[in-house]
Amino acid sequence: MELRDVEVFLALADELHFGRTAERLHISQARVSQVVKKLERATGAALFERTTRTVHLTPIGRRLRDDLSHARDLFQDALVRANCSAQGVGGALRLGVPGAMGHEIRPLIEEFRSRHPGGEVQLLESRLSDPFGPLRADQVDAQVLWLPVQEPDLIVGPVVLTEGRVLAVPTGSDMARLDSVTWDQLDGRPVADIGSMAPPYWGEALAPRRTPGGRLIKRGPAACTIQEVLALVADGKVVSPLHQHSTRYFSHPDITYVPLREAPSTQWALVWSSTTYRSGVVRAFARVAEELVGPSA
Amino acid sequence: MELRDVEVFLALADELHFGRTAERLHISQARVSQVVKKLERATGAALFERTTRTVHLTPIGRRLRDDLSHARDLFQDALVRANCSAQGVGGALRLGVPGAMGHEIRPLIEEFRSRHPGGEVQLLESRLSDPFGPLRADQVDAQVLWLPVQEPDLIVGPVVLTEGRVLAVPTGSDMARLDSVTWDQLDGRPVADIGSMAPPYWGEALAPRRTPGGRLIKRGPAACTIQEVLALVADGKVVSPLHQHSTRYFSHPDITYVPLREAPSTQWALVWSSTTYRSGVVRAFARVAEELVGPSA
DNA sequence: CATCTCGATAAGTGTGATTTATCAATAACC
DNA sequence: GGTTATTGATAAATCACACTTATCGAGATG
Repeated sequence: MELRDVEVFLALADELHFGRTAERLHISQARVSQVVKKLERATGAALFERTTRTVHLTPIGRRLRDDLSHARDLFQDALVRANCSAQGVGGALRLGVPGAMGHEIRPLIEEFRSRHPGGEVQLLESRLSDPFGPLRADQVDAQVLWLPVQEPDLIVGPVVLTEGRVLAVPTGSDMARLDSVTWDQLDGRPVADIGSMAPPYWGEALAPRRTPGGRLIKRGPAACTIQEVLALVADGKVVSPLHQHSTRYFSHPDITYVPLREAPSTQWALVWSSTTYRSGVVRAFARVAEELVGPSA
Repeated sequence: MELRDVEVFLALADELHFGRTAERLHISQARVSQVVKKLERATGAALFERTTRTVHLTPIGRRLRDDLSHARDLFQDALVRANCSAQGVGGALRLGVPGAMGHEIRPLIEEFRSRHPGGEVQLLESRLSDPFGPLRADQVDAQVLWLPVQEPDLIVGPVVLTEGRVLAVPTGSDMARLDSVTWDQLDGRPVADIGSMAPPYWGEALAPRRTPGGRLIKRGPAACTIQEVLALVADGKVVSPLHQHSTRYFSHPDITYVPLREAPSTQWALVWSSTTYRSGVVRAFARVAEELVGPSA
């Protein structure tokens, strides 16, 4: 019996649905079925009662869930403690954050530090132009990114922040005087092009290719970081959709933020590589996030 | 990080020697090296300090060993508890024992039962003629056997009993009057042939092919169980080496037991299949044995 | 009765756990 | 000091088994 099997069991005990469990763990439904069967064979007891319509835990299953989740936590904590004790470069959790996100998730980092004495978090600013690169190059252990993220090699963990959207416009422009804007009001003005290292869907979650009405949204010059975006906006070269929190950290005489209607609020999630060697710390950090932000994954 | 890796780490933390650890776990030394490296990479800390001559734990490694062994125990206990709760056929640990061994290891079984409430042990008498068969046919979960056992598909666990040897002879014979015997004193008398399902080395641990002096020890008629052996002895057809404990359980007017000099004492060990689905309970039982009998593996 | 959802199962596949073979470093021995 | 034995590390080869795809049958729903 391996830990991977236990994770499947615990997830199923939580979801009580084979299909959703499979989705959550990024495995096939068949696998979930197989693992449960294996566990039931190993324990010699039925752990779930299942009909084609319902799944629920047996008393033995419930007990096993409690026992195993406890053991699993201890297990992870042990690895994290070792990790936190590690001195030097290897010690800290390297967390990639875009722009000012590091400040926003401070409570989370504080909580992590207090739960795991000695646990350090090293913040590394990431570029909008290459959101997945640092993860894949193992330059960071985890990365805060807006959703959706659909990459086979990346694991999307808990949401750490949900917030509204704004449009950054030059203070002098007509739009700066509006109470709120819609995509259609861009009216041909270009938005900053955040580059192309990531697949298109990701950038389009920030600025769609077309307005809800179907009109094309023009791309302007490229910008790799928020600072570069802001420089372009201040210069009057582009307007740019940004996130609520940016208004709190980047105030600039030549830039005005106008709330963006229509745009759904953005979910920022913790993302890591499925092949990371540091999954111990990463998962511990994720666990803190889940509990702090609530199970709004 | 999987449990298999943790087992390797814990074994190495115990042995402090890569080669012996590999031997103990029946894996290659290379694998031990790789797993340790992986763990050190995952935790970001050195866990062992090693020169070509010595291996010892770092402070972080020591802490990790304590934490992990605790977590691992909880983990196994969780599985065992579930197993013990399982009703019916699937519940009990099926333990194969030769002849009267079941009585001898009673303290062990009692201790197991008291540690794992609900934990049942079902004793199944095994035949001398086919010591490994029940394990391989999954008719028992574990089997008590004398050493050596060298089968690639079987795992040799802790020793549960060490005892002296005797020779069962017909009460009427000359030998019955001796205080002790040596192999050479057999003087051509045949010993019972315990059959051939197991490789020769195993039967020869009971009765070697030749005396220390080099004389051939003759095989008589076959006997599959201790009862059959005793019947042959009582009949005067053969003499037969047996173990000390047999004298306590099988008294027969026509049989006399004479201590056997020269023969090294026999170690009885717990053995199980490496592919068993029930390794949870089996290992829990083994753990109890280790602690009760002492680390005399 | 047709359709849909769900979990179980059989068969095939790919990855990563594990082995074999070899190396470099050190201790031990003469 | 040279030689041998023992140790852990590493690269390359392999093989088992974790996992997938495809399909089924049971039951619910309309």
